[in-house]
Amino acid sequence: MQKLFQYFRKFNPLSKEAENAIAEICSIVTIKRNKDLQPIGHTCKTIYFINKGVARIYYFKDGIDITESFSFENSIIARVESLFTGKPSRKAIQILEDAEVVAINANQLFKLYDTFPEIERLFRKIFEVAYVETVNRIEGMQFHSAEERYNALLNEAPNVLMRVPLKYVASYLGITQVSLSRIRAQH
Amino acid sequence: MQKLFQYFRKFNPLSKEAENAIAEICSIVTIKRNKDLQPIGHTCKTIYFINKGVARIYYFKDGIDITESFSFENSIIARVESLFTGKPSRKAIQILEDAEVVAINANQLFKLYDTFPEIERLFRKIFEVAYVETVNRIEGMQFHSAEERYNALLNEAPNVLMRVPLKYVASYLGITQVSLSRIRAQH
DNA sequence: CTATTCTTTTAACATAAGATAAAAAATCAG
DNA sequence: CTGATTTTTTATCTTATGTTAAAAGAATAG
Repeated sequence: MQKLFQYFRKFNPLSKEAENAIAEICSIVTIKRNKDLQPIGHTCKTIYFINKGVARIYYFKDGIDITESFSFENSIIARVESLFTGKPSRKAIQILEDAEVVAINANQLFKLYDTFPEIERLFRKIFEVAYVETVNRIEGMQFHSAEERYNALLNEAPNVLMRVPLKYVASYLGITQVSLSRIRAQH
Repeated sequence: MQKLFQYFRKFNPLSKEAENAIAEICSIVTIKRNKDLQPIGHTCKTIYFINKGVARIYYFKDGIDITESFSFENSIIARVESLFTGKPSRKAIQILEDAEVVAINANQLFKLYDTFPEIERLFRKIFEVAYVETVNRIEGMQFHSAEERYNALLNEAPNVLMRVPLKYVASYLGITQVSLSRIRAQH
């Protein structure tokens, strides 16, 4: 839990009471590689913080496995298109390296917003930053060749290429695995 | 201003005091077609609500004009990657049809968050929905051909194709204008 | 350690989309 | 209304990426 509160502090420092209230609605989950933390079709009611390990959000399009995003230690992961709409998600969260995560009960968290405006503010800021990252990612996808997107990933998030199977990276970049391999071959 | 408050009500109904406080920090701006509402390089300190007209966010990549998004009546437009980070934006907001917009002073708005948690909640919800739309757009770009993306736009937002020059639509879809024209030719 | 399975690379061919140029059509200013 | 400008389409050629298949390499379970 300490890592989580440190992470929170970067966005909006909380009072002890608020921290305790959050601690009440959290649980620690350990989960093995290749397991789904949340399955496809389930409505997202949990926000996760990764203490240790790697995870990805993925879905199937025409039977093909597509990675939407990766998450590493000290970051939040949630299927927001379900969390914020209350609808079931067509996406799943899968663990790529044995993980320990903090599971935050979202419904109880949203109730805390009423008593602790500072908690609402904290999560507002967390998701504002995530929103900005997503907007920037659209820019990266709009007019870059596959090779440029690969090089950008190599520069901005080399940990992805070091810790994640390339077959998952390919769909994340919006290309086939064969294309990715070809790009890597020509340095 | 009435349209704005109606729009707000869909997200989070406000008290009369909160509405009045927001009205205080708003101004009405009318602006002509082809004008920039906000130029490139300026830090975003205003959130706009469109009463009438059409606008787009655009930027230049390697000298080429690229449209990030379109906005129509009864919606919010802001360059969030600047608004939420305080950094200058490499993007501009351009008016595509003579417009009337409500300009909300963002710094004053953020101050209102301290006295009116209901206002903070309102904008939290507004941007959560915008965040979800952006996540869904990534999905649309990840593994669809140009033709599929065109057809999706035709179904989901035909007003874009009806009211916006095609040269702007092409870059929005992540393709060249020539490609877009070719796709349209084959029905 | 070995066999099996999973992952990555390589090869050959097909195709969608880019680049450039020019024609046609539409829009706009005077 | 007319000429000038902007936007859209069409044509030709090139190239990047997809598709399929198979080989090579790495990881894993027993």
